[in-house]
Amino acid sequence: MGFPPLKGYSKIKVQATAPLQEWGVEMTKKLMLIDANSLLYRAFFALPPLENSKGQPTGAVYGLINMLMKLLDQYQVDYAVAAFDLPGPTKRTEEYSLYKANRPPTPFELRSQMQIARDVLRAMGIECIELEGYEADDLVGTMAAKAAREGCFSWIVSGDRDILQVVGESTQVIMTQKGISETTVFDAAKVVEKYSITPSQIIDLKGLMGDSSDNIPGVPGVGEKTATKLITQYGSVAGVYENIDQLKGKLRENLETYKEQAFLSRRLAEIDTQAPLPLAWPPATLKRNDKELYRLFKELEFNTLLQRLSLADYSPVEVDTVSSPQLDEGLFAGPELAVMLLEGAMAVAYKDKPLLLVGEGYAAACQGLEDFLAQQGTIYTDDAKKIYRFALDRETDMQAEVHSCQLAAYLLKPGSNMEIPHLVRAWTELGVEKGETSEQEHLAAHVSLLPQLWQNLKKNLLDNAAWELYQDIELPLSRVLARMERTGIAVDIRELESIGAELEAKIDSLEERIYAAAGTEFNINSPKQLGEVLFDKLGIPPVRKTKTGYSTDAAVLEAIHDSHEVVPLVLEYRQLVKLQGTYIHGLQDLWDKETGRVYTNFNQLVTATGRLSSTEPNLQNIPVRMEEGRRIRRAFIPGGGYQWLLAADYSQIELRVLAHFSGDATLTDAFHKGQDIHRRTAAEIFGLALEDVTDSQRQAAKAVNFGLVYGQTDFGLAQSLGIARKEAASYIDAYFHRYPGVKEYMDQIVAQARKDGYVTTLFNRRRYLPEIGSRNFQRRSFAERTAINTPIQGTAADIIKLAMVEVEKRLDEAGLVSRMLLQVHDELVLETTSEELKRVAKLVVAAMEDIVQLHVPLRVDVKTGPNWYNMESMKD
DNA sequence: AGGTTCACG
DNA sequence: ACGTACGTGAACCTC
Repeated sequence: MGFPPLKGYSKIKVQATAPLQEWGVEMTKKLMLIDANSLLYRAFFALPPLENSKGQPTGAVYGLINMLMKLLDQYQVDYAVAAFDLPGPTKRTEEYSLYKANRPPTPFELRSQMQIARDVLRAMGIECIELEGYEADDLVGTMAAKAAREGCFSWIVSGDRDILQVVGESTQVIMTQKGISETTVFDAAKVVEKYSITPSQIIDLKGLMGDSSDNIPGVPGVGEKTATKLITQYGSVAGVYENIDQLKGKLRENLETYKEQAFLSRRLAEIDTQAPLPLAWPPATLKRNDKELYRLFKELEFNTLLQRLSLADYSPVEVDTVSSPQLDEGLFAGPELAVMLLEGAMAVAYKDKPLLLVGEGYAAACQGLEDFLAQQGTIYTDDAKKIYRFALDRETDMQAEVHSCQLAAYLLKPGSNMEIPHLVRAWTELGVEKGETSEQEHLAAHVSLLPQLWQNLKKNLLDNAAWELYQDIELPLSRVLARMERTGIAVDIRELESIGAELEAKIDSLEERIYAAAGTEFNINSPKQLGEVLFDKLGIPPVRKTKTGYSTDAAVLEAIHDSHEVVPLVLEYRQLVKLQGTYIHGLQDLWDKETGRVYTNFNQLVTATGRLSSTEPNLQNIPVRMEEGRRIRRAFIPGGGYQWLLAADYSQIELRVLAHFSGDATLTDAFHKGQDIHRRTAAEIFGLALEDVTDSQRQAAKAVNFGLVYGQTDFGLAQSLGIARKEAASYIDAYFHRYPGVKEYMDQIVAQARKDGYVTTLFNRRRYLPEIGSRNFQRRSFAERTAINTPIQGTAADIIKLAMVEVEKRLDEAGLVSRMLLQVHDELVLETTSEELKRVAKLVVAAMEDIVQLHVPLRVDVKTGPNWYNMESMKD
C-alpha cells in the first residue's frame, strides 16, 4: 500500500536509497517512525516564516508534511506513526531537574503549529502518539523495538542525532541534514563510519561529553574527541571506570571527581525502549482521509500540496481545439470576451467553455478579435500588453477596454508566480486539473475562468487602495510598452562589427600573454581553472572562498593585483570577453536585418519593487561606466527618418524621494537650493563650508548618499570606499546626526513594515516582507534593508512610469512623430527629428518634472546626439 | 539547473 | 555574535 505516487515527483531531488534487499533485510512489513517534535523544530528554523492569509504560521507544518510526503512515497511503508513530546515533567527532569533547563521556550509561532501538525498527520493516516513523562524519542525507540520483535522493519525519521543509538538489524534512521529536505540514512555501519563508535555506544559517548543543547553535563574537560577515544578504547562508561588506573593527569582527576555525573549523564542520554506504548500493535495502515486532508490543506493554503496530492476539487476541463476557419458566429459577438494570446494560437471562452484556436482557426480568430477590439466592449485577458501589441500590429483603433489579470496580480503581490494556473488557484476557489494535457491546452483550459479571476483581483486592488496605480499608471503603461517594444531601436551593425573585431584582436593577444605569464594554457573563463592557476600553481594567497572553490571576482583580483603579472591581464581579459560575449555577439544575434533594429521585451511583471526589466536583449545594462565598454553605445542610433537620439534622465530621483518621504529639513533645503547634493552632504558631515569640501570628501559623501537608500551598514560603506570600518561608521553617524529626519524615517518605515508585514510606495504599490519578524538575524536584517529601499526605489519607478504615460500622451496630442524607445530606470531614450528636437526636449522635460509634486522639485537633464555615445547636454 | 561573474540603475 | 548596500539579466562553466 503506502502513498499513491505523487505527480511531478520526479522533479524533486531526493537522495537515492538502496532498496531493502540491498541492505540485506528481508522483512514483510515496514514501518516509519516520525520524531515529530524534532522535525518540526528543524523545519521551523530552516524555512522562511510562512503563514496563511489569516496570519496563522504554517511554515513548520509545511516543511514537515512536504518532507514526509516525499519519504512516504519513496519508502512505501505499511505503517507510519508520529510521536510528540508533551509539556511537563519527564523521568529525566525527575532525576535531574536541570535537564533541558537551558532551552529557550518554544516560540509561539511554532507552538501554535503543534496541534495542526497532529491533525494533518492523522488525516494522512499517520497515527500520533504521546505519553506523559516520556519524550518523543522514547516512544519512537520503544516502537522500533516492538516492531523488531514483531518482524517489522522500521525507519526512524528525526533531526536529533541521539536517536542513532537505536540503530540496529531492523532499525535505521533517516536523519535530516542541514535544513530538512536533505537526508542521510544511517545503518550501523554508517554510524561507525561517521562517529567511529557503534550505535549503542552513542549513549556512553554522551555520558562522557554531555550535551549542551539538552543541558546534560557529562564530564568537564571531556569533549567529543576525548570521549570518542575513551569509548573506542574501553567500550563504555563502565569500561572507562574499570580501567581508570590506565589514565592519568587532569583527565583521570576529572573522571574520578565527576563519576556520578558521568553515570547520570549516561542515563539521561539513554532512550527508553520499554515505555508503555499508548498504541496497539500493529498500528493502523496508512489510510488517508482525503476529505479532511483537503479541508486542512485548503485552510493552511498549501496549494502546491493540494495539487500534488490530486486533492484539488478541480474537475478536468475539456478544451475544444478548433482548426477550421469556420468559426461559430457568436464567438466574438458578445460585449465581453475572455481571451489569451498564445504562441501561434488563441484561447477564447465560448459559453463558458474554453476553445483553443489553431491553424486556420487561429487566423480566423485573429480577424474576429480584431473586429472585437475595434468596438466598445470588455476583454478579460492574462496580459494586456499582448492585446495592445496585437492591436498595434494590425493597426486597429482599439475601443475595447482591457482587464489584465497578471498586471493586477503583480500589483497585489509582486514576486509571486504570475502564471495563470497559479493565479487562478491563488485568487479563486477554482482550478483545472492538469491531467495528460499539453501545457498549451492546460493554459487554454483556464480562459473561461479569467472573468472570475479578474473580479477577485479587482476587489483586492480596491481594498489595497491600489486601483489608481493599476488604472492610471500600469495599464496605460502596458500600452506604451507595447509600442516601444514594437518600435525597437536601430543598431549600426557595421559599428558593432568593427568594435567586435577590435575586441577580438585584444582578447587574442591577452590570451596569449596570460598563458605565457601563467606558464600554462587553461580556460581563463572558468573560475575554477583560473582559481587553480592563481592560487595553487602560482601560490598567490587566496582572498575569499565561494561555495564551490576560490573566488576570483574583480574585487579579489584587484586585491591581488600586484602579486603576479598575470592578474592585471586577467582583469582586462575578463572585461573584454564580457563586452564581446554579452554585447557584441548578443546584439548581433538579435539584430533584425530587415529593419536594422533590435527589439527588446520590457517586462512589467517581474521585479519586486515595481521597476521594469528588459530582456532579449537587455537594453537596460548597456555599458556606460568604463570607456572601453561605453563605446558600444556608438552602435545605437536613430532609425530611418530620425536624426537624433534624445536621453532625458531624472537627477538624483531616489534621494529626492527620500527627501520627500522623510521631510528632512537639510536634505529638502539642499534640493530647493539646487545644490550639488554630494558636496552639501560632505559639508554637513565634515562640518565645512561648501567651498571648502575636498574632492575626496565629496567622494566619501557620495558613497554615503549612495548607500543610504539601501540601508547601508558601516561594513558596506567601508568596503566601497576602501576605508576602515570605524571610519565608515563615523561617517554614517555624522550623517544621521546632521540629517535626523532621514534617521527617523528609516526607523519608522522598518517599524511599519514590522507592524503591517509590507511596505508601500507613494502610489500604493505594495511589497510583502514576511521575514521582517524573523528570529534569524541575517534574514531579518535583509528584510529591514528592503523595507528602507523598496519605498524609495519603487516610488522612483512609479514616477517614471507615470511620466512615460504622460510623455506618450503629450507627443500624441502634439502630433509629433518622435517616439520613446527605451526606459533605463531613471532615464528615457527617444528618437526624434531635427525639426522636432527642441520642442520634444522641452516637452519631455516638462512632462517628467511636473508629473508629480513632491516636497522637493524633480529635475531632469536632457542630452542629445547622433548616437547613444556622443551625447551633449541641451541647455535650451 | 545552479553557481559565478559582471553589465546597468 | 551573527554577515554585511537595493534591484535586475546574460554569458559561461560545471554537474
